[in-house]
Amino acid sequence: MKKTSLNDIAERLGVSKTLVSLVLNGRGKEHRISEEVCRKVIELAKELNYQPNQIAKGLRTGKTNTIGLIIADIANPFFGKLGREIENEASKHGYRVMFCSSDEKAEKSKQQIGMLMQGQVDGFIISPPTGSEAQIQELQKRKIPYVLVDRYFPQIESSYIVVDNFQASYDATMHLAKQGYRRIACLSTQSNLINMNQRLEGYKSALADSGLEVLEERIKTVSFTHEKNDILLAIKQLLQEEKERADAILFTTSKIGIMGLECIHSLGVKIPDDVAVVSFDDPDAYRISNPTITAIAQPLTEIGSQSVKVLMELMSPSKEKSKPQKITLKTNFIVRRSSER
Amino acid sequence: MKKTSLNDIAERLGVSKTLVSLVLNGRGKEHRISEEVCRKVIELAKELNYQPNQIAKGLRTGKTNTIGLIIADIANPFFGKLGREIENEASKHGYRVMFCSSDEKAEKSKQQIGMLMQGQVDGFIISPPTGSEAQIQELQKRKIPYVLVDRYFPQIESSYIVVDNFQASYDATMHLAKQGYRRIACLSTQSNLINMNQRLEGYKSALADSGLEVLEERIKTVSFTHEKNDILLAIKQLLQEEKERADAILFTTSKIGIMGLECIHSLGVKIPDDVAVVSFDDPDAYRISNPTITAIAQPLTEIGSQSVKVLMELMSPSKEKSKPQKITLKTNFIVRRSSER
DNA sequence: TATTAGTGTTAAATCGGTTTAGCAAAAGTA
DNA sequence: TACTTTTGCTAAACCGATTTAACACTAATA
Repeated sequence: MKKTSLNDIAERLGVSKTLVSLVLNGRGKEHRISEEVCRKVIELAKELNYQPNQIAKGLRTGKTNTIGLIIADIANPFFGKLGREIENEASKHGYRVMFCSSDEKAEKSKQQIGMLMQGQVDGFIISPPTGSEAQIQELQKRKIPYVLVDRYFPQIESSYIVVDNFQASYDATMHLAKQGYRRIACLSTQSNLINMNQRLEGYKSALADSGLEVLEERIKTVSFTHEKNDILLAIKQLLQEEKERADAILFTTSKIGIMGLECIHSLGVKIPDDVAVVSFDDPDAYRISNPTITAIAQPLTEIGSQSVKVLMELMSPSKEKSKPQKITLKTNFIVRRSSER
Repeated sequence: MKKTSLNDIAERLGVSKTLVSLVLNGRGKEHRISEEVCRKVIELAKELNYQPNQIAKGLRTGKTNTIGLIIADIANPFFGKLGREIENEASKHGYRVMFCSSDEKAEKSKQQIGMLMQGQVDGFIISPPTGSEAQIQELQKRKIPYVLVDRYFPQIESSYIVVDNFQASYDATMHLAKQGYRRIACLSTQSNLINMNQRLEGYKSALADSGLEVLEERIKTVSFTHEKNDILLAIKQLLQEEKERADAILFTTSKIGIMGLECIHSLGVKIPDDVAVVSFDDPDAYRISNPTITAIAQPLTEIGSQSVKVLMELMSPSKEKSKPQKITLKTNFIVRRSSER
């Protein structure tokens, strides 16, 4: 039992496939196809359960109704939730989503973008890893629609949807300072991505504005692979130096935060008595942790829906020349027990 | 700057596109194309950065090198991690993954499968929701390759990869009984899916084998939408009846578990002193929870890789008649603090 | 010398749609 | 009656690859 094609319907009715195509695309009236023929075509199509072959359609029209999503890791709840929001919004526009996890590796994302560029997607939503500038510029050059999320490259004119990382980090650090913490540390990733830099800057700025010293030894970074040992080492260094012990830690991602919390627990250090904790992102884990963890929640629904909307505009043939849309959203600071004095 | 096509290369070299196609597919030797011409073609292809249009290729060959993944929710870490493993394994075979979140709704998965069946994917990996039997049978009838994961329908002959839910649940309940818990409750989903049924059966069986009574009022179910209020209510009922208070709870999914733990905390009930907890699945949250949560971890890497491997076999034209592969994997029981007396 | 075998290459069909350009018949107009 | 317009429909090109069938030409064999 083969799939029915346009031709099958055309032959069965003794009409041309042009006619069938027009009718089924609702362009029957416009092309003055008689009511009766229209009816017959539609009936038979329904009867044979005709489903147009999207590949054939795509080849002719150059549209696939698919968007490519390049993120660090779909298994990371932050990206998982973002992916879900993107899927939802895309679906509203009749689009499907193909996802690729780049593991923050530029070579991987390059290969993935290259693969999907071979006529498989109409546009991209990308969370670009360090060192992927050239790939983004290539998309730009080839006029392939794309939107960046979570981070962007200031030197490349792109549409992007991000959050105000500086402000979020500043506010979180200020919160800690106001709670009376004086030796506030920051645990972040070794990365020159703008979002991470801004988080670090916000932290430093808040310390300065609170009259607290910015000490390099209180700023630890771990690689993007997040080796647990690195994190354990960093936390030990922060917490076990007798006199200058950190009394609060700001984690700049939930992945670091979760591993960091594990380490803190394993060292037998008490939160918030021995050390307060605040973290970017708000995974489920932070709500069932004991104590609950103060979090900087990102508006994932809005990031997702906005990124799809902006991409849809870029892909619509009408406004080709519209300027890149640069959208910065606010985060939601949720105070919980981990930062209470 | 348009993309270069086979024809461009052919014209530039004054040869036929047949030749170019053969050479670039490595079938030059086989077709006795001269060394020199081969070299030229390959060189020019590289120079022009030729990337074959996968849509055109797909139309002709009927292969898309894409698999469709239908799961409940990519934002749920269980499915997120599974999705990631599937992506990894698929990539090894040169396949891409399109994902759809069905929210456990049969209509949604039907629409999604229908959509992807229109020539967009070569096969499916599906975690079928309640009531989706007809869709699966339709795939069967149309001879579209598919593999089920996490659950299956006993009455439909399919390949599937699942875990031994009965045993896992039995062992977990036995563990609680051996720790001395006597009033072990179970919080599950309202669902007739086989995996959930088996989890319930394992629980009951272990109670019986431990000489404990199976009380219907100790088995609570909540809808798949996981209304927080439902869970709170169920937990209250389990924990607040004075004399017959449950002293342990088995959660049958991590989603219920996480929400359940939130409720338990909010009620001020202490784990494991007031109530012990064991849960299916092992999200990050369980490791940073305080106390850490005893978990039934599923072998996601293996489920993912196996499902792709089985699907690859089904899609390979060679062995058409091979029997459905029914694979049941073992879970990994991880004892943590939440079930320690 | 005629036939066969081997070599290197290509024209054309094909996949299943969409789109362009246009045709024949009927109806309307001068 | 002759010309134009409208109506209703279709042939063929096209998208960009793969694949089939075959065509020249040379070399080898009978």
